[in-house]
Amino acid sequence: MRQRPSVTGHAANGNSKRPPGRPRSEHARVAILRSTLKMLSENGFSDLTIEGVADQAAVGKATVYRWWPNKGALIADAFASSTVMKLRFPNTGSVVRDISQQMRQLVKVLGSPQGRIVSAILAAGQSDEDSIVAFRERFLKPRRQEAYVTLRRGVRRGELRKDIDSDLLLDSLYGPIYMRFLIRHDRLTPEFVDSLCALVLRGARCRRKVRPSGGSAN
Amino acid sequence: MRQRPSVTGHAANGNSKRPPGRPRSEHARVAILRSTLKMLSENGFSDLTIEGVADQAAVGKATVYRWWPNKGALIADAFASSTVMKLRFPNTGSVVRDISQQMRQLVKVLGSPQGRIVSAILAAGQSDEDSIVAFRERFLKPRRQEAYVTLRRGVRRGELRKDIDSDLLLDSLYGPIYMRFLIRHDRLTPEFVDSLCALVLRGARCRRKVRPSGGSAN
Amino acid sequence: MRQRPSVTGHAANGNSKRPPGRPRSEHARVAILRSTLKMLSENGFSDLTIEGVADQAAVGKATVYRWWPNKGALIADAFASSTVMKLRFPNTGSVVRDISQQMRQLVKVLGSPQGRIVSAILAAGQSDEDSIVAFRERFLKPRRQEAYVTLRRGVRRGELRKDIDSDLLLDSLYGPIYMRFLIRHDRLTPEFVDSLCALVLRGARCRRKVRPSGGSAN
Amino acid sequence: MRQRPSVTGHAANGNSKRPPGRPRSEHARVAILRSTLKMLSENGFSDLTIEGVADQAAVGKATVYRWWPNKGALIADAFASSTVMKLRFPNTGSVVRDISQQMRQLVKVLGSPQGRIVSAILAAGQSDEDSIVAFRERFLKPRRQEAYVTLRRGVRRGELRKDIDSDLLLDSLYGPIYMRFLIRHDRLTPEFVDSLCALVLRGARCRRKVRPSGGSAN
DNA sequence: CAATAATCGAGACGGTACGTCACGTCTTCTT
DNA sequence: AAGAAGACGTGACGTACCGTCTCGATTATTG
Repeated sequence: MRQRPSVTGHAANGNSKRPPGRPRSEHARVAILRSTLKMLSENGFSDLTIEGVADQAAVGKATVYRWWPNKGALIADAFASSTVMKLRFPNTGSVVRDISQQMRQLVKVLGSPQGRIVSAILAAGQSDEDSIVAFRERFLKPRRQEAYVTLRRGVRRGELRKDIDSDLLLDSLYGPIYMRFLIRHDRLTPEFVDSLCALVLRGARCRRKVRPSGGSAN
Repeated sequence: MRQRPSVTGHAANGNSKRPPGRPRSEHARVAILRSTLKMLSENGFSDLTIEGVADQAAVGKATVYRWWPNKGALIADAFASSTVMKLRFPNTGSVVRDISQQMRQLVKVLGSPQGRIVSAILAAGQSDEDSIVAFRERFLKPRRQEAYVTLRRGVRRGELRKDIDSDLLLDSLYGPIYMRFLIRHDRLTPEFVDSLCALVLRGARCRRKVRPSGGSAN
Repeated sequence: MRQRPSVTGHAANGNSKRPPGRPRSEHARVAILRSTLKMLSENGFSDLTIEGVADQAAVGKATVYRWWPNKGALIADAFASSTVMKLRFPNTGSVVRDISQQMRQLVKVLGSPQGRIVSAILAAGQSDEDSIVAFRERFLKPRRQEAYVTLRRGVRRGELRKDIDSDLLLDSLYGPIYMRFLIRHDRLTPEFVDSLCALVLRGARCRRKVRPSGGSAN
Repeated sequence: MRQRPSVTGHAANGNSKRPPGRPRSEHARVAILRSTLKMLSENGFSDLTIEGVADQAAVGKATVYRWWPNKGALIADAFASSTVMKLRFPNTGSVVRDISQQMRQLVKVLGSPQGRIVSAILAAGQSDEDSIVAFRERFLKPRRQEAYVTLRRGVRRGELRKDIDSDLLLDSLYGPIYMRFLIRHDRLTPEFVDSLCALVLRGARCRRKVRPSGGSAN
């Protein structure tokens, strides 16, 4: 059984000895991932075919199968390699504003062609474990780590209660966005983001001595 | 061009005259929808084949295609015909309790084999409009209507603010559930439901004189 | 089991009592046979479908199946009802001329759209007994009977040998025509007919005193 | 656009360079043609299905379609590859005997299971050009070439007239055989062959000084 | 005139084969 | 050893007809 390829493709192990034979073509790897993303954003998950990816990447079909065991793994890696989503949390001095600004970025991305990719990987994830794992590990978790920091900042500043459950709070903030994104029963506007932030964070802030500087903006 | 079949199959038009030719087989219709649901709950969306459905329903493949133009429409109708999800809102005297009880039912269903069907139709909906429309119209909207009533009850009783945005509030309540259900980054427990309810509804309740009887449960 | 329909459709039996129930629609019968012939001459045997015939005849599919047990029987009856082929033998005083004139008519018919029908029924006859029987009984035999008479006339007049084998002679005359018609390796011209006649009948005429008046034509 | 496969499969072009990719499976090619012939001889043309051929050959259906665009082309190639029909002309010193011996072989073959194949390809040829072309090129023409030689021998020996039209003569000889074979209105016996030969060749031999050595045999 | 009976059109039914497409594997030659 | 090319067996796709069936409507004879 072959090892799953790392995203970078770099040999990270201490053994610097390169294996014999022709080395793996970096060009092919990149072309495959790029055409996967392209096709995902154009036609969604159900129309993505390995054959199409290989053709578009001008690559042998077997080269794809050699490195990715199935469609889910390919999508997962393609998504992971997608550097487009750099949704950072600012530090404005107000948790509400920090978070709502990042959420506005997120909904903008979800509304762009990139959103098709997110929708595709989540759809794929319903029948393919690799896909959903990739989404969680590559996309969700890193942002969560940043979010934790932001929340802690808020707690430290007295904007949020000390006993807050971060995961619950973050799911309450982002769940509605994903729900509207996937079910499409209502619009995903910046105003929605602000109202959502205000509603949820009101339930999380300290009872007394509350002093949110930019509270009126939300 | 043929009409898409209504879910009920009843001729809703005023013209009670039956069209010429052999009438549609109710038996076949039901068998197809039932085997669709069965296969969806067993193997998920990606393993569902029209051929398999037809075989299992002991029906000609053409009979499926005669009435459903594609897999999405079939899944949509099958899901719509699935009466399993009753999920009623009780009237306990407390909005928090009414809603949290219904949400507990929902997470229980999502965790059961029925959940596979929901997950499948949402996955399908990412590339097939029919599927997601069916989910919204057949499943989401009816429950929303009930939820509106429940919320209004809470407003009338002074448990919720008057100026509350119902859709925002309901998305804030149910979004986190769908998020955990689809992304599976965390467990969907009754305790989560309760905490979620408490957090979100705290942001929606009246500032003063608040004295919900079941408040301690959250 | 139902009776095969007679070609005419008339109740030829002595019992003049009409059976109860709605009588068979003569209009439908004719329309079916006509559209069968039309489709045969347009698209050949392999593209003939009962469904197509029924549609073109504006007739229910079951009406076709009620009266003809299979495609072969339908083609056979359609061919039999085709009154187009009245290839008569003249009586010019010369066997050679009598026969060659009839053969010229035949090749003309075979080259016309009617020829497609002949080709179709012969093709069908290779896998369907009914078709080939119909061709023999309805088409070949009646003409053979006339040909026998013509040949006998020639024998009586001393143009042909007394011990001639009529069937052998007629097959020798017509076989080459059917061969060229079906295999299409060479052209079916009137000149070919004349040369063929001359060649074969030279082998069949009396040794001496032979003096066919139209011999120079060959 | 893909090239129609040559019967031999050899690359006849000067470019000896093999094309890239996995080479065509000779095993599959042979198995397909063999099972085509088998099914043709067993069930005739109308019962031949590509699916059946592929199954019997233990081959993917797509492999059949990859190389043969339709049923006609498949039958044509299968027939062409059928080496069974050698049917050589002997050189006995007498044209009549040479030809009648070959014709006896032919009628024997037509009466055997192999005959079903001939009948099938001629039937197919009535609606499919490929089939009839294959029959002419692969079967008829090669034998005609030999027949020409045999006839010329007869002319040289003075058994046949110098001005004989070879094609006319050969059609006159073989046409009746094909006619009886396809229409089945009379038996195809060796005696028939002899009489036929005698009748037709009598019309083709020289007037005077005729003294065919083996004439008594006919 | 009503009842009976067989036909008609229409068209849905369970099937089978069609010809296409993508799957994931393989076999070749080239790099 | 990896690459591209592309054929392979497999199996689902969606379509077209098969021959059968159920309808309501029609058209005759019989009571």
